[in-house]
Amino acid sequence: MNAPVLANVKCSECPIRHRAVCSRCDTDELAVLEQIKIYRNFKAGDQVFWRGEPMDYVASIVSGVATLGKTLEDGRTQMVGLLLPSDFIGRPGRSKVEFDVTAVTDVTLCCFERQPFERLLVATPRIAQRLVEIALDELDAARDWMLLLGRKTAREKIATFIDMLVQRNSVDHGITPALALALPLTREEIANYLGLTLETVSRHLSALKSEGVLNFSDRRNFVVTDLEALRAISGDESDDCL
Amino acid sequence: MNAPVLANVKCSECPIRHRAVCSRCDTDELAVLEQIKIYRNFKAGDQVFWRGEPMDYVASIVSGVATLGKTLEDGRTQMVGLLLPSDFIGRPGRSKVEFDVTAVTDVTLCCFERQPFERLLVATPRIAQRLVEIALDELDAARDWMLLLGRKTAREKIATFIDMLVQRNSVDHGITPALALALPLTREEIANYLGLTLETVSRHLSALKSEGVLNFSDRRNFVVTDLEALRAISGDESDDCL
DNA sequence: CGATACCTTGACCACTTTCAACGTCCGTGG
DNA sequence: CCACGGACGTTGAAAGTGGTCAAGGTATCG
Repeated sequence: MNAPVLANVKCSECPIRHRAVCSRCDTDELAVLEQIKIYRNFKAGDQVFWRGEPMDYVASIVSGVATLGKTLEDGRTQMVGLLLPSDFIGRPGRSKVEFDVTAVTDVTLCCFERQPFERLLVATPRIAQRLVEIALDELDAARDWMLLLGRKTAREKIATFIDMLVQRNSVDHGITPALALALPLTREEIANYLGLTLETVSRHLSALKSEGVLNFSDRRNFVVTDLEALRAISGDESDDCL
Repeated sequence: MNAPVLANVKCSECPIRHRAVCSRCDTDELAVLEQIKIYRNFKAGDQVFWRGEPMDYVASIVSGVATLGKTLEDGRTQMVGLLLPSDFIGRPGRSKVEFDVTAVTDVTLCCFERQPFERLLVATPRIAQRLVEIALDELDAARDWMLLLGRKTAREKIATFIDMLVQRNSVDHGITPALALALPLTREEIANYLGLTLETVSRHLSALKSEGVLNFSDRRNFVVTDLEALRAISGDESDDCL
């Protein structure tokens, strides 16, 4: 919470201007947000929120990657969300977080104090509407993940995970799927996301590598060498076409 | 979709009046809803929506139990939600469902056509606000379930499941936890909810019974005989007190 | 260059699944 | 009213997947 407060970028030049909670706002509405926003920076590994802690501000991720995690008494943890730029943290009407929010890489947040933000929600339907959309998107994602956690094998989980990274990368980089991925998560973090152990993750990644489905030397940088095979392995409906 | 259309109950006498999406409405707003709502009935086992199908209405559950389910190509299925009276089906701005909705018992729905309902949302902030709350509650529930699916053992899953039923029963019946539960799900449906097989569910229920934690003779009616033990087994934070 | 954190691989073990048989409940029809 | 059939549930034995424990390897940062 003692994260350094950076000079704000102007909303009109903000990299997430057209995707975040403010995406539907007109110039006037943006001016209001501009006045109450504060940038905060976190370093890789910093805790952004602690579970059960009062949450006095809400935020959008401007850059970096953060995770939502839940932990059992004995230390078993499960990641319940992966936050990427333009994702939103916090919910109106709730003062407490139900999970830990952790910065995986260095992270910049665009923060609004909770109460002024809630007042703004009432006055600015466009923000409220966008927030509903965001919540419903998260809900869909959570449910897909439930299917993965409950019913997929380790191999399928890992293939699905990589495929998901490819897909979201495509959104950023245009139509052609960018098959080179920079993956900021450790094996253990991947395991916590997939409901596996780090050893199992390592084993199956090695297997996929030796099968020629993907490649990596460095531990951060992956290249998908056979996207079709990857998708076949992931176990999702093959032709869920439109 | 060809469910019989029943005579509507008046909103003012509706059993879910104070919990559903309409709970914040005043008399005037209720009158508007009253005009566009239609009751539909489904029999146990009926499919309410099919995955991928256009969803031309949204609805609240008036009575009965329904499930949200996702299925992999090879037939593995995972339940991603359990819908009880006052729960809401559908989302504004989405025309397609991403999962199957199935009636587990006989179900009565209070339906609104999607487009008029969406117009109403814009005009009636109280409904929109309540809908955001509902979506965020579902999101929290989904994330708790992700922890369960990803990290809990079969035994813990089942204890958590029973405990959840006790808790939601208490909400209906007052402060004293009602320890007798009518459970309308088969072993297989429980298994699909918990990411297990029906045999594993059966085995662990038997184990809990022989340990004196719960009791059942009939397959529908459970009695929790040792709530404290049940909670200890469920693996959640023991004292997550305020 | 060394320390530390991260990753890989192997051997073994435990839990859940799978396969199978049998039992019980309940509705239907003889 | 009882007999049958089908759906649902229980229990056992065997198999398999992923977890655990352990050792050694590799990147990365001071």
